[in-house]
Amino acid sequence: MSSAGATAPAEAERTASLLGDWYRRHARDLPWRRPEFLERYGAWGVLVSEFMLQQTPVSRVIPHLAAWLDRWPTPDALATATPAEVVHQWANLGYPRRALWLHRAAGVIAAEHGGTAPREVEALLALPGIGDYTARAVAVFAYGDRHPVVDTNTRRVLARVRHGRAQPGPPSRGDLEDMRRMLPDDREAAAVVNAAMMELGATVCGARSTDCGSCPLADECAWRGAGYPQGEDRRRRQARYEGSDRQARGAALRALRHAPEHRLPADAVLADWPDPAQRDRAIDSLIADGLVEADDAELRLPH
DNA sequence: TAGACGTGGTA
DNA sequence: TTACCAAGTCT
Repeated sequence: MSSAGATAPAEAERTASLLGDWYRRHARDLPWRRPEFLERYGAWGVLVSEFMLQQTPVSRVIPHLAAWLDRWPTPDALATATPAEVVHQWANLGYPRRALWLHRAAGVIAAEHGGTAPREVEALLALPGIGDYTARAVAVFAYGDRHPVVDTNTRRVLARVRHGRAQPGPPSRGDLEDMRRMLPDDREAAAVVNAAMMELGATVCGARSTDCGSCPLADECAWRGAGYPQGEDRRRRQARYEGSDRQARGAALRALRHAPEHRLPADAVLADWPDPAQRDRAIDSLIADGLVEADDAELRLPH
């Protein structure tokens, strides 16, 4: 479908072969890549892993993913949980709105998709918390379909190999087209190319260090060929965390996760926070996001 | 489109 | 110690 009848150029087939050989030899043994994981949890397992991997390092996801799928092995199972249980189980993975989105996505899958994660990219995009990356990752890694999958690792490898730049520019639709041109015709080979580009960016062609001696694309890398020009770094800076509203939100939610019955007197949450206006702002925004409920003079995780 | 949104490891 | 970075998404 996404191939639109196009035949991949010989160049793409050759690069795919290099990437495939390298990937089969050097890919990390990650849980969601194991056949028994796919057999046991299917597309749901892939979907949950991709939610957790959004901006959270692999090493931190692995134990949480196992615990999560042990507790809720299917969308139907998760759909019966309360938001409080979900936010508590999410623990310290960060960006807890993802837990709520995953819970809501499970509800939609249970109600509208017969309890099975959808296969079509459009249907996946319609689920809460699923965007361009996650939708294609599920379609490709769970169902084996032929689509370009573009994450931050892939964008960095494309910037270097194809455009001769040290860092990618702002995300754009062009990224998807760049990656589409890398895909061989064969679906399984195309999935491997997607995975291999991500893996290269994660282990060889990093943001802070590179190991070009280990890279299967070194001979065709435009950045290497040009002598590693630094160019202009247009990456957006991450806002300071210390003293931020985010830090206040994190502290408030952590207190509620650890509290008995996940509830506390309202004036006990962030009681010693140095900036009272910031404290109010943080709690109000948590309520607006559905991560916290105000109940009389108490704050609690939502039921 | 730029900024908000957690948390902890690494240099 | 500070700053960067991590399989993004939403508004």
